[in-house]
Amino acid sequence: MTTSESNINTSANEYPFARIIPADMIPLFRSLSKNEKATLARTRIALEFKKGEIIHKHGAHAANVFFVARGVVKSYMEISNKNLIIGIVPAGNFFGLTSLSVGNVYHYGTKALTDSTIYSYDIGVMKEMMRKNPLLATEVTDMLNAQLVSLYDRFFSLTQKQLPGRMADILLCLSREIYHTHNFELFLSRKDLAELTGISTESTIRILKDFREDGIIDVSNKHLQILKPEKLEKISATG
Amino acid sequence: MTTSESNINTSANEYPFARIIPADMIPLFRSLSKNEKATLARTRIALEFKKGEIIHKHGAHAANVFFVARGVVKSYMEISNKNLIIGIVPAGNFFGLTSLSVGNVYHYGTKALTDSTIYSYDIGVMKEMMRKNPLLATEVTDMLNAQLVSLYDRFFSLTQKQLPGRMADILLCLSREIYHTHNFELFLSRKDLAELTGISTESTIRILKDFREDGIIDVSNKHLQILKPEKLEKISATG
DNA sequence: CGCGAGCTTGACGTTGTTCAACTAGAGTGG
DNA sequence: CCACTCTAGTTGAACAACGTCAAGCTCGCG
Repeated sequence: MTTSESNINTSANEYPFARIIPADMIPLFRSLSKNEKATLARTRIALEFKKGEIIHKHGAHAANVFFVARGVVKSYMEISNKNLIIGIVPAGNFFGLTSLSVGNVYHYGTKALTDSTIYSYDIGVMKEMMRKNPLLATEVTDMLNAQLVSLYDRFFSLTQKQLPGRMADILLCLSREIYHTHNFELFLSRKDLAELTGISTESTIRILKDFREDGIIDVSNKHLQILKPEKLEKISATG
Repeated sequence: MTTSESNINTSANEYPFARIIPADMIPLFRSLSKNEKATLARTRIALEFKKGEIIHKHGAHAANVFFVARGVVKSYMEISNKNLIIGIVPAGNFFGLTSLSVGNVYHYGTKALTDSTIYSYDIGVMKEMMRKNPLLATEVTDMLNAQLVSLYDRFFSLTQKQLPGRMADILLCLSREIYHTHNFELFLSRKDLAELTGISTESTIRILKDFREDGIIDVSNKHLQILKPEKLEKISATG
């Protein structure tokens, strides 16, 4: 049943993010005591989501912090027909951390991009542990800072660059930070790509077409291969 | 020597953010022990900046966290002639916190918008204190989260709304979060406003003119008064 | 075999930037 | 005290970049 191409990757994880990360293997929690880990395990809930299902809504009461154990998830804002994807969260990362502080409401919605397994943690338990365990608090700080910094860069990209530059940025980002290869199956629709880059769906398609015609990428349906990363870099730089 | 107008505000603080906040009055540090406070005081440096002076450069080695004790400051990114103001930091707030985590380089530059007094703290000392004092770490988390959330909103505004909507957003934000009044003296040039909203300077001027002609605001030079906040709200909502 | 969602294309209109010119006010040096 | 310059602000006209609309296409799926 395997195609000739799949022979290159013979192992089981043909599809990335498909393996479930065990709850006791999450780096953030390694500094916890046995007792704390037990508390965490008791209050943890594992949830299954199908592709396209909503995990939590924008504006809903925020009672949990989430960890993506399997699959990929998107955070997004949807206001009067305008959609913006705030972030792509692949397996191995937390989301919903902002609800640890500001108000008691989620500031964005989250939806599964692929079938996913999500661990849900009680916000009170997390807060309490942060209060007792400075290492945990520091690591949460680090995660938030990483989010802030990458948001700054995207902020600049989306507000200061023209469409090709933005598209180049997002393709490079997907390749580098999410897939770790130049050759991958997109879990994003054209509309998702549009909402990530702040471009209309039609323009998104046109730019991908331009890139293809210039031999920079190879796209067909959901398959995407970056042929000339250095050209994308240049397009990203010139805006 | 006082003009008739200045009689309205007879007290010393005609100009907001002009009073220096004492170093031992910073809320973030109230949970520290006497010893810790002494260490902090020993390693703290107070710096004076004139309007327009650079406090730290984008990409510079990050060795400090800063607190605005007096004045107002802007964080900005400047890449190949494209400028974007990331945030306005009025007296009473920290900046440079991202350098507590990600790499050892500032991810943006900072410049004084008015004459300012800045306290500079050693990053190593801060990190060490966070490691020992969970309450401090938690409060830093809260500050970062607040930044993230407000950045999400600006992100949406700048990428999804048309120019009038963006301008309305920034005027409302300045009025509500910075000046706490509808009637104020701008410390921002038209160019600054442009770089805050991601609009060209010329368009910025034209939109302000439109708002004035519609009786929504009153602007002359640096003075700005919001006459019809409800109209700005509506413009903000319709995009 | 037909249906529908996602995708694609072209034509058109709008929005917003760019360019160039002009003005006003704030120093600065003679 | 006055010309001189320099910067910030302002205006108009031309142009480019994108979004919108409307139509057709394709592929997976029942």
